[in-house]
Formats: sequence, C-alpha cells, structure tokens
Amino acid sequence: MKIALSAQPPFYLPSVVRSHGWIQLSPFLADDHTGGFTYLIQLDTGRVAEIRIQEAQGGVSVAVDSPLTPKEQSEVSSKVAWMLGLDQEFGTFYALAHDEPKLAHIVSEARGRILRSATLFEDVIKTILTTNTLWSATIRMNRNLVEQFGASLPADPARIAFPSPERLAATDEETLRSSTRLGYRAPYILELAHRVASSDLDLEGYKTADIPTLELRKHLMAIKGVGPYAAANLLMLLGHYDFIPVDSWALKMVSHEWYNDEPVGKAQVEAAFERWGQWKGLAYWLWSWSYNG
DNA sequence: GGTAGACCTGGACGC
DNA sequence: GCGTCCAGGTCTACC
Repeated sequence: MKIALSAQPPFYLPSVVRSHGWIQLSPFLADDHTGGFTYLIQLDTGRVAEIRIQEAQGGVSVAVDSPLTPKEQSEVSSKVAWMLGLDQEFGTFYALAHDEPKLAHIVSEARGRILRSATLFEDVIKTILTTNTLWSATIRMNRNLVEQFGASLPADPARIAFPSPERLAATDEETLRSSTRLGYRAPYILELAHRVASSDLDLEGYKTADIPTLELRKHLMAIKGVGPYAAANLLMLLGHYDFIPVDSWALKMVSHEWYNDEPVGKAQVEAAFERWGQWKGLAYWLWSWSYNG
C-alpha cells in the first residue's frame, strides 16, 4: 500500500537524506536510484513494517510492504512526517542567509531539514554512539545493536528494526559491553532503555514539548553519555539551532576557515557563528567549508 | 566553574 | 602476529 504526504515547500528529499550520516546507520538503507530510502519501522503494536520513501509531487510517497490498519497508517504517516521534518519551515533563516555566499546553495537545494529516526530514543542512542569514537565504530556498534536486539520483518528476518526500549532494557550491561561491543557506553544505553521503558523518561514528549532551548538542553544533558556536543546535536534534531555541536571536526573546519590552521577551541567556533543567533547551529551545519584536506 | 585523568574500541604503525 | 600508540566526547573527582 502507498501513503502520500505533503511537505512545506521548498522540499527536496535527497537533501534530507544526505543531511548527515544517519542514512548510513541501520535500519536506514539509502536508495541511490531514487534519492529516497527504506527503513524498518516498529509500530506501537510491536509489528515491524518496511517502508520505502520516494519524492512525489508536493512531498513524498510512502510504500509499505504490507496492508495496515487505519490506526497503523496514521502512525506511519506521523512518524514519517517527523523523520523528514515535512512541516518544518525555514523562510526566516533563508532570508537571513540570502547575502551569505557560503550559504548561497541552501535555498535552491531546500536544505535545512535533518534526517531523524522514527523515535527520539533511537536518535539519542545513535548520538551517544557517535561520541568519542570513529564513524566506522559508530556504524558497527549500531549494527550490532540492531542485529542482536531488533525485531525482524516477518517476511524477511534479515531485515531488522531498531530495538525497542523494552527489548534493550531486558538485556544486561555485560552483554552490551562484550557482545555488542559498546564498551563504556553500555551502562549509559542500558540506563536510558530502563528509564524510557519504565516511563521514568518521556523522550518522545520532547518532540512536541514547548520548552525553551536552555531547559531542553538541561534535560538532554541529564541523560548519561550526553554532553555538550551530543546535546547540541539532539537539539538540532529537535529543531532548536541555538547551539553548535562542536567536535574535533568543527575545530578543524573553523581553524582552516578563519584561523590559518592555528589550533582553535570551542569559543572560536561559537564566535564564528555568533551573528546567526538562534540559527547558528544550522548556519554551521550547512556552511560551505573551504577545507578539503 | 574549570581541569585532569579515566573510560573503550579499533585502526595504524613498528618490530 | 604482537605490542604500542592514537583519536574520539563524556564522566567523575578534585581544586
């Protein structure tokens, strides 16, 4: 079956897909042919479905591998709309960026939306898996988590959804350390799964909560394993762009762009984008860097 | 509030 | 094949 969803213009699906590395993390799978992707989604009922997303007139079309009940259709629609930020609007930022050559490309490419997972739980875990490690290790740890704890697609057991909080909460730290190879992150992931599964932490509520950025940041940083970088990354996913996710890459880019390759710190990165105010994270994210080494 | 050292993995490198 | 070093953010203890 197919579901059609409309997007706030301008919208260009490949720009969302390529917005960051999430597309390389299972259960995302890029479809280079169409510029879209497939994803394994676990619905509230526990059912796993494969969805294939392609650009369509005014938005996207979502092909689902099997028939859904009306309630399941509604859940798929709202989750896909969230993943792609279909209702997001960037007119104010585009107007501000109009005269900045380093951001000249963003309007024609409809940049701004950042690909999200179906749940914030999945995005928090993936963000923790990006910290203090190489990207190749992030891909591996995430793949291990999915393969070891995710629920399979009934028609093809090799296709697996991201693990639910309940499933992860049912495992133990030693398994996550030695078998899933999460290392010191294991207790962080386990604690998060316990808190979400027991409803002690309503992560999904943050998607729609009307909370000031600073307060939201405080909540995110109360999660073990989430520091300033991870919180800024998650805030961007939640549509708050007041903070820059400063990592070693950011330091290298800013050093080359404005400091003649001299070492810089977090303060210099912040200063470089201060003039973008509440949009500074997005300006940083979409900047056309001159570094090509 | 700022800082040093520990945390853990896997890749690169030297032998 | 083995040992050592290094990169990558966050946490905790300490000042």
